[in-house]
Amino acid sequence: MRNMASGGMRVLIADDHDLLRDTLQAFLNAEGGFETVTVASFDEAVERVERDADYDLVLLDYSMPGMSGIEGLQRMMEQTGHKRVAIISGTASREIAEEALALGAAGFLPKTLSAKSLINAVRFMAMGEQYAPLEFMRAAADDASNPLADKLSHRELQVLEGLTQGKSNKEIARDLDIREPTVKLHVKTLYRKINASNRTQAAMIAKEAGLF
Amino acid sequence: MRNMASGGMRVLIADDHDLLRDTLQAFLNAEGGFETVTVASFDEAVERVERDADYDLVLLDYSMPGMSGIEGLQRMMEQTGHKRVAIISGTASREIAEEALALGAAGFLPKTLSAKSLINAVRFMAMGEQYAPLEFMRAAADDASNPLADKLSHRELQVLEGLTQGKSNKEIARDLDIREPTVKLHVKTLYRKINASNRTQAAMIAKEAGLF
DNA sequence: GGGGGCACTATCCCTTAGAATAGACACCAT
DNA sequence: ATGGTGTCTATTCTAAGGGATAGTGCCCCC
Repeated sequence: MRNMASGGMRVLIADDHDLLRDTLQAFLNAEGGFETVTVASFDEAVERVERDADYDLVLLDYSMPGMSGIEGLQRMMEQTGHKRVAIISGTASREIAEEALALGAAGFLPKTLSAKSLINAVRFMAMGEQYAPLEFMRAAADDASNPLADKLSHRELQVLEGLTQGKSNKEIARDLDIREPTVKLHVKTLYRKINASNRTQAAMIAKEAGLF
Repeated sequence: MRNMASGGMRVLIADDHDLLRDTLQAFLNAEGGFETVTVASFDEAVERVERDADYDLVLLDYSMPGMSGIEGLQRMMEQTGHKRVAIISGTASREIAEEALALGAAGFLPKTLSAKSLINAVRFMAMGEQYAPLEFMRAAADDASNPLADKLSHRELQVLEGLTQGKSNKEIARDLDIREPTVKLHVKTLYRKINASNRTQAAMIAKEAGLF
């Protein structure tokens, strides 16, 4: 069990962004004591893994030549026989991260991570653990500032909340102490704003956006 | 930055379960190269932290004498001035874990973790990262086997899926190539089974159950 | 200081949803 | 073979949803 430090840990970095690839390599070599190999495309990564198979960790950029998202991750994981494969991305969403992790990826690294955290994460993953930045995973989960919420007025949000609870316009009107026709109007304008065509769709959209 | 290995990392373990506390200490000392101090209650933990303040990590059992759940976590975090505090628990739910992490806990360690993962996690947290076992966090999240789906017939499930998409009975009828009154019947019986009183509620219930 | 936008109220009119009920057919198991 | 279940069809009736349109008061910004 070679885990006391990172000596001898071999990491393959596959990213088409030269600057990021080089700085990442430099950091991992200097600060983390890793042996690193870098390539700039998915196909090169596959080649490298086929040639010398003893990598402790493979970092794949989510959007790079030859890498078709989650599918690329799966191909690499199959090709390397359950070797530790992690996704690194500057743009991918929380959903993609969760999908990757559910498929058994070693981890998900947003490019917003600090160098220090990144090294810690890489070492953590190289030791066989699964990593994801919790703030990132939580971020889109609760998501206080929904793009949706901004588009709606206070009243419309209240009405929308009623919709998500399966209430009738009459009930909503009673709860908010306004008349039912007013609720109807809010409902209608709210449909337009969030692009729904009936209350169920509106409720589902609100739900998907993580509202309420 | 003393992070190459775990040498000198000081960990305070607070758990009233003797066996677990001792084995944990032994593991962390032997395998992880940590200096550990152990106590058996929350109050003792507070005392220790006040006396010698230079712990890299404090592990608090979620249910131990003097520790009142999340509140205990908060008190310890205040008392130690943003020192790294993690929760360790054999029983706590995912919700509790999420709450602790949202409050800025260093991590959440279920007692089902392997010794190896536990050491990795402790080292990871001692370096300032936030840890939680992703499988554990996901476990209660998706909830693959829905009790809901079993209660409904195939047709009713198809109709329910239509509801979640905000479709009208007429649209659902067209999609399934049956008459609208039939759809209405399925809708109604489905309401009874899942305890909904209108289509929006039914859609929300299906959504919450993770269906579709 | 006068638009312009927003929240609210309102009415008309049509469509859709939902409850109640009832009958027919197929399948499976006791 | 009989009864239960699931599926489909159907009719009638009431309640609710949703579109269109119109008017009032408020506040903010130019």
